[in-house]
Amino acid sequence: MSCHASKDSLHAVGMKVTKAREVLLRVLEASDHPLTVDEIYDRLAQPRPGRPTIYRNLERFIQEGWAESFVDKNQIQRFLRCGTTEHHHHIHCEKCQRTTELDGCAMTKALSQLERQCGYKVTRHQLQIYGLCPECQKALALK
Amino acid sequence: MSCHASKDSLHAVGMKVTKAREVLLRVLEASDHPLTVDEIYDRLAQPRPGRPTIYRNLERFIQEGWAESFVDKNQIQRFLRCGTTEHHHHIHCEKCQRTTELDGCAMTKALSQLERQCGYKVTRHQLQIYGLCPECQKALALK
DNA sequence: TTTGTTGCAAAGGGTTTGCAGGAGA
DNA sequence: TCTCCTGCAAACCCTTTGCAACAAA
Repeated sequence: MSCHASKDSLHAVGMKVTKAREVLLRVLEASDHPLTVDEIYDRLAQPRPGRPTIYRNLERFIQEGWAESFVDKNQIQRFLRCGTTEHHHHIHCEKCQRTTELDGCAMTKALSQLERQCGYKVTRHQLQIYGLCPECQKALALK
Repeated sequence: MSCHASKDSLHAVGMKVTKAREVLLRVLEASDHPLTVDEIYDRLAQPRPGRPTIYRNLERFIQEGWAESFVDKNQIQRFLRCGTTEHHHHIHCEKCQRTTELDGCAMTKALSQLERQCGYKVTRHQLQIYGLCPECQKALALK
């Protein structure tokens, strides 16, 4: 999402176009892996928005489907920009931390089978996938 | 896991059999849904272990594969007893909160297909499934 | 001008730590 | 006896809140 596009998106949902929102979207955009609030804060040039502003806006972004958050293994919340507001998942490289957005959802079939097996009606699900990205696999193979 | 079995399990991994551990396992066992530390605390008869002891032991239980934790939508950590140390998932009822342990993993196929598509080598994954349990579906249908 | 946003400081609240006393093996 | 565990209190630290000043529309 370019700078211009971010303005349009903000307008489209009735959010005012502010400096804080533009730089926040840009920082999320520029990272290839999910960031903590501290990491976001450190990447913002001064004068930068305060932490409360960062939290408040990230929450808005998530509501709009522009970003997602999850809690990492150190119990810290991490935020990442989504390229689509459709339902999808991500895969995280455990070595270089890179995160790749996956097209669509690979679980549709498995879940409808599950419904028949356990009797529940599935309404939603969350999936975190971890692995090794192609580059890190190559790097390991060369050793 | 009966009281006796819990003693055996504790012994087997070199953990001392203490009152705190026995009652903690019993409380987790008795609940049909994941509990917060506060909920666990409230269910313990006095004299009860302090919160630090609860946290410390839950962590040990998770290390041993006897329990799992996840962060709920209010950002609070919840703990649940696992009936197996094998890889598996749970489904949570969004209405009555009941949690059911699922046998095995429904995603094996989907993940190996995913590997071919995105080039990552999948090493592990987490899956939270939410839905309506059979009873809650019936209750809703009657309205 | 009207409404939504930000900044600051402070509070909130779940979780962890340090250490001395106590219970298990 | 020796080691591990628990209790207590305090510290930690991420996150939220309140409110006045400010910027966008």
